[in-house]
Amino acid sequence: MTTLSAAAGRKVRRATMNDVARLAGVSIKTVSRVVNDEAGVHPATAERVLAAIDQLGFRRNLSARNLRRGSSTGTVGLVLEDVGNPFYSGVTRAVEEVSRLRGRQVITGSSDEDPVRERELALEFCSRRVDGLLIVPAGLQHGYLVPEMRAGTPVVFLDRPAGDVVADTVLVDNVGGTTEAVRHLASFGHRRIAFLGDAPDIFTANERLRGFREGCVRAGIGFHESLVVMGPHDEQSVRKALHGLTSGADPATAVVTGNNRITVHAVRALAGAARRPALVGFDDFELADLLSPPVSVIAHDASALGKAAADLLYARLDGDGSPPRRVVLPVRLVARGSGEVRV
Amino acid sequence: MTTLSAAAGRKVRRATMNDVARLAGVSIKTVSRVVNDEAGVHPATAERVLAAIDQLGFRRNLSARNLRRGSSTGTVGLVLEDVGNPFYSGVTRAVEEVSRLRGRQVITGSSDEDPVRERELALEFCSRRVDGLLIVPAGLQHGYLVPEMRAGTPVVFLDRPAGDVVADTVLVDNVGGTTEAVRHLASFGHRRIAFLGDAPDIFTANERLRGFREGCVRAGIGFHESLVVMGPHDEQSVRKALHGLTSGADPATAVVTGNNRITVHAVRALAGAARRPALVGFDDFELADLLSPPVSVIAHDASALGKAAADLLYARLDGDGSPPRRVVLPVRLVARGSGEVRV
DNA sequence: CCTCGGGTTGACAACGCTGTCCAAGGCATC
DNA sequence: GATGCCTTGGACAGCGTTGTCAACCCGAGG
Repeated sequence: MTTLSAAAGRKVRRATMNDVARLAGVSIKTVSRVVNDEAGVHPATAERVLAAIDQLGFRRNLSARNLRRGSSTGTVGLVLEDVGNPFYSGVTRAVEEVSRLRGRQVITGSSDEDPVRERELALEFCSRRVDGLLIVPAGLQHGYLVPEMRAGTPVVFLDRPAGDVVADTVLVDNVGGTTEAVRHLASFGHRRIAFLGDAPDIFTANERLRGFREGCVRAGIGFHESLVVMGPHDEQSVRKALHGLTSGADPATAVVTGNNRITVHAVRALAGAARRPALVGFDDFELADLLSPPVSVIAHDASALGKAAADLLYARLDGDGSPPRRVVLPVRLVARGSGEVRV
Repeated sequence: MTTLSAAAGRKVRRATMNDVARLAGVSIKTVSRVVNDEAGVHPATAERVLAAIDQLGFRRNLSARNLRRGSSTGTVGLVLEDVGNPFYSGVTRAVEEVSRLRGRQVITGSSDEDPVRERELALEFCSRRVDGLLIVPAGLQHGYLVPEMRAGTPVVFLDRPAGDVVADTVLVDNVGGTTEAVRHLASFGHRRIAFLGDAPDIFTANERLRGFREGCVRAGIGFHESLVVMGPHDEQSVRKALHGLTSGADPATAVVTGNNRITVHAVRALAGAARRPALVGFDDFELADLLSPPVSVIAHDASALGKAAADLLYARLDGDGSPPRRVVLPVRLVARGSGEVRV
């Protein structure tokens, strides 16, 4: 058991190759050769150098190395909305996984949907000379990235497209998802279907609304503004909205919720209700199958999203110079019970 | 709308201060002054420099800056088990939050409980000269960190203590948690209480087992080896273990589960069962209140853990040289129903 | 006219490392 | 004994930046 209280936290100059060289009685270049496993060092010399390294606790300074070699910093930046959100932590994990195979480290930052913060993070990462950027856009203006992209830093947007630059983007099939949800509900006889979505200035929310409308039209049940409530949703407002939609003269008999937070709030709000509307939520979530009734969802895969984006980024780093791509990942309906209720 | 397909991904030399200086017709030092908002530059000159910066898309190279100034790299390293796990993503978020206020970036990596990987990550971070390290230990040997700590890199261990170095550590009250769980169940008349825990070589699993035993002894119901099943637990093995424990001649009437994964598996296994034992799980999880019955848990706060650890780390960076501290965060029983069942 | 001082600006070295190039010495060959 | 090759080691420059220090310009004051 080693005690290090005295040393820990104290600011001490770290040993450099120079220190090692002096101690081992060789030139700094020889130390460099040993550290980098280069050939041409006499075993006995190498031995001495290694001993000195050990004694001084030397560790090569990667910043200096990369600066000198003009090579990659071995890092990629990931800007997302909130690592604490299970969806994004799944994305993070996938990006980490791909990066590990490519020998790179991931620097993350949460923007909290704040475009200013997103920009700060992305530019900070650029100053650190990340090899590439993965961004879940918070805002709609990404002109600030133009110099970076022009300078050769590949950028891939995840989950939402960038506002005003054309770049690689990986999305999920938002429109197809809600269209399918409506088709599904309509197939059980529902004709009054409501939609609870996030604020329409968020890309995904808007797309899902579009898909909802499309689904209504295709199902021949018409699209009614009065059955749509968009906006930021806390538990209270979801409760109120649901109450309004499912009561009155011509109530909705089914509800589509626009993301996992809203779905969970809806489930809570409906927990005690006497008459429950059929429910299909966008985004899968853990334990959805254990609720009563189990919640049917439009599922998409955070890992797949992260992996696809990372793969795209690394392809660019490998020299892929083809035009920007837009990848749309499929979604699938997972029927668990809450959506399979006849009128 | 800007199209950048041609430039993106291509390896291009980034503009340096030298390039800016040449374009603006000033010396490199003047550029440096402008970039750093130093006083003493004529407004007209500054103007020219800024124009050149803009034209070239120059962005200061932080690696070079830090190298020259010998100052902090403005990064901290966070090694955890798996960012994808909601518990750790909560920790990550909290660390990010504290770091943001301190103007630092967070580099993360998942060890997947592999001591080798943990070591690789931690040492890689040290090579990058992170200002400090936060580690959820995967293994029991941390001697490899001694040179780093001696060199002045503060290290804080989270969730589990380090194996063989004395260093700052932030834990949750594992023993107190399971002791309380047993007391609670015993107060409802249970005398045959089972424990399903993770492999006992994991610190938290072992501590929780200790607390369980302690609780049994205090409650005067005795500790029975036969009511304990430890080991890595997938859904299948939890199902089997539960079946064995709750059937037979003298079945357990209550179960304590050792972590959130096991709890969830148990809930799934018991979903269809005719006779359900009372259940208290360690770790809170989302939607626990919406299951039927709602799951009672020993809750502790991932954010609090991350924040406490980060605060401790930053205190060290601020020069706190006091002896290593061990912080134990409290847990609390959240009674929701599954644990409040009489025999 | 010269000096002085403040406001601007630049030359240069150095941070820790690696690529290039050269030197010294040992050995075999002619 | 001279020559050339190979092995081993080192001197030096430079990556992009900033700290130090000195030079320069200009108007005010003597």
